[in-house]
Order: sequence, then structure tokens, then C-alpha cells
Amino acid sequence: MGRKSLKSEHIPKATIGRLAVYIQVLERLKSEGTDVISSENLAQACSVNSSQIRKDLAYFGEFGVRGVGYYVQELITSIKQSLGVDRIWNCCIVGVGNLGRALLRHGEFKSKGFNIKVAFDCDPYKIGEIVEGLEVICTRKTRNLVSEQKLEIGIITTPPERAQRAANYLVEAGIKGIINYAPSRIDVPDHIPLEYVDFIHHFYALAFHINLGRAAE
Amino acid sequence: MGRKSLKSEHIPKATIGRLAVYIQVLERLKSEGTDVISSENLAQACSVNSSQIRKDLAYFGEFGVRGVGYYVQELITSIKQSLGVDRIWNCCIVGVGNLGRALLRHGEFKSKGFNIKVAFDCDPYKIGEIVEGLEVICTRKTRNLVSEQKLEIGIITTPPERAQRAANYLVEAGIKGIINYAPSRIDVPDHIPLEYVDFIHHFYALAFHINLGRAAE
DNA sequence: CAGTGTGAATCTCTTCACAGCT
DNA sequence: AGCTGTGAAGAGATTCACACTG
Repeated sequence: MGRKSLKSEHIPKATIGRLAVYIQVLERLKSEGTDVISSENLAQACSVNSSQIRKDLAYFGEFGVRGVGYYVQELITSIKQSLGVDRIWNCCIVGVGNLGRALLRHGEFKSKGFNIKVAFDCDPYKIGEIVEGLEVICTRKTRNLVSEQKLEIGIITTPPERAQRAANYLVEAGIKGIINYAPSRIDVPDHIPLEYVDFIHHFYALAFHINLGRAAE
Repeated sequence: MGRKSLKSEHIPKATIGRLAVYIQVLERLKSEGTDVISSENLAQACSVNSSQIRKDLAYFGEFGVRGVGYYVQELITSIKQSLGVDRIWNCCIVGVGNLGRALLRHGEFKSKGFNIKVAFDCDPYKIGEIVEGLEVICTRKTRNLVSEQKLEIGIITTPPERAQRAANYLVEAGIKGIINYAPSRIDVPDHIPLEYVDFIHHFYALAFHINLGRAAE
């Protein structure tokens, strides 16, 4: 397991981000009945350069047909395999506040293969409560549940001051990767992949770009 | 208005992203009682290189004191001014489903100066309903409300197939920038800044990096 | 003398341009 | 004829290294 037909050793971080976009657009094209698409047309739909797409795909293999383009369904499958999202990933969430509940309610994760199987919280008033069909479990039981339920991805939705402790529990329990929705930086060992999701960051970027446009007038 | 003391013409997109991180970390440092910090120490707390920080700040001015470092509160203020987030921004949300409600409930936006003043939806069953203190308004009234309420930022939380139409309404009404939480690409005129927030994208990246580590074993 | 601010060097990513398939 | 796959060129971002300042 874990074998991968990478043609190249290192893959740009930005490429991974774009592959997710390609999947999104390709799924829409598929649902609209498009069977084949050229890198040029896909590029337009994704607002990127067409050789960017060809290069991104070339990191993983040769998926196209010269003179023709890419078969949409085949390409979706290939990209998903390349990313390793062609299977179910077992996830847990730590912190059942507003944000945690919203994510549990959000159906997109499960439909894309990210199955949230366990919800943790350290608040005794919440423990035992049923949220979206899941019983809230005491955070101390992280170690047992991660191995019992084969949990791979931990989603942190605690308040910022408790995010580091949540991460520590998860790492100690043997989690394989972490997504941090709490607005604080956390430390994890180098071998644990970590992604930050920060809502405010996008608002700051937008505000800046709006001002920039205004200044140019 | 809109004048800005930029020392440099173009600023890397990545710099803007990091400035948001610096603010986050600096706010924590401030609350912990730190008054002065060197670029080296701030760099460690943000997991970046220290000359990266100095260069990022240099795009906007000279905020440090040689031989000393940066005064934390002063630096927070300077960065916020540079980004243009030292004032209130009027926002509206289009689409009052699960996600829209969760964002309305999420207090962080308002506390950071992004005030969601109006909630739109096109579903007649939702129009008139009060959600988190806001009356849901018919999407057709976008034009009137954007000017009346001086709305600047539009947040799209519709289902993917309705995101483009929501964007059209907003642009036509004179909105200045858009954040799209719907999992679909949208087209807007070049002069309208646009940010995508895609939850699944981070899960894909994480899955890929977990597999990569596994493959190296 | 500690630590900023910055030109120069390095590294990484993107785009071009075209050879090579189908 | 048309479009992919890819080396080479170009653009952009990061890091180094040190002159300069409080």
C-alpha cells in the first residue's frame, strides 16, 4: 500500500491546490454531459494557463490523448487516485462548539469520502450529548478511539487557546494528519501533515485588494 | 481616501496571507504581555524565515527599531492599517442554508471588523425569517440594499449551481469584492477581487501528504 | 552590539514554444 | 490537423549576508 506512480519527486504545493479545482470543474462538466475536454478549455473553466494544467498532470502520469484531449471521467478518476482520495478516510473532530457542529452538519465531507466517525469535547456538559448522530466523547479517550476506529485525520474546532492541547492528544494517539480550524498556530512533529483553515484570512486579503484597486483610481 | 503608503508597487499574494498570520500571533503575544519582539522570535512563532518577515513588512514601511525589534501593539496597528482592516467593512451574505447560518452565528467576523448587515436568499419560505437577528431578504432586492446599506463585501453561501447568479446580482449591484464559499468556480469582472473558500481542498491536500509520507517508508 | 532593512543570490513555480503522438 | 507532454526560458518568491542604525 501507499505505492504511487509519481513521475517526479517533488510536487509544488500549488499543484495540489489546483488539482482540487480541476476535480471540481471536471465533476460539473461530467454532470453537464461533457465527455472529452482539451487542456485549453479546462484551463479557461479553471482560470489558469493551459500548460499549467498539462504540467500539473504530468507530475503524476500521462492521462491525455494527443490530438484529442482528456476523457473527463477517466481524468477525474486518475486525479483522485493520484491524490489518494479514491477511498474513505476516517476522521474525528475535536471541539463541538458552533463551528464543530456546523462542520458535522455539513454533508460535503462525507460525500467526498471524509467520514467523521467520532466527535470529541472536553466539556463535561457536552459529553454524552448526541450531535448529528454522533455521541460526544471525552477528549481523554482520544488514544483508545483513534486506534479502535482507525482514525486518520483529526479536525480541530476548539477555541484557539485549546487547539495546541487538542493537537497533542491527537498526535500522541497516533493520528496521521491534522486540519486546524482554530485561529491559532500549533506545533506538531514534522512527520504529521498539518493544514490551517482560517476564515478571516480571506477577508483580510479581500479588503486589501479592494483598497488597492481604489488607490489606483 | 484609499491612499496607502506602499513602498513597493507589487506585493506578493503570499505576503498578504502571512500578514494575517502575523496579526494572529502578535495578538496572542500581546495578550500574554509581550511588548517587544524580534523578527527572529516572531518568525519561530509563525513557522517562517525571519528575513521573510522583515521583507514582508518592508513592502509597507519601516516598522522596527534596529537593535531592538518591533513593538507588538504598534506593529499590529501598522499591519492592520497596511491591509486596510483598521475600520468596519459592511458585508452581506447570499444563501441562508446550513453554511450561511453557521457563518452568521460565527462571532469572529464581527469581532474582526467584518459586519454582516444583510442576509439574502431566493427561497420564498425563508424570506422574512429572522436568522441571528437579521431578516432574510429577497435576493432581487440586492441592488437597493447594496447602495442603501453601503455594502462592500458579498459572501456567497448558496448551493454551487446558484453561485454564479448570486455573483451576478452582487456585481450588478455594485459590490466591491466577493468571497465564494460555494464549491464552484464563478466569473466576475477583472476589477472585482474574488476569494474562494473551499473546505474540501484542505482535506485533499492532507490526504495527499499523508500518502506521500507513507510511500517514503 | 543586537537586530533591522535590503541588494544580490538562490530557489521555486509558471509560461513559452515546439517536438512528437494519434 | 490538433493537442499533449516537456525541456528551456522567464517570472516570482524566498533566503542569504551584511551594511547600517539606535
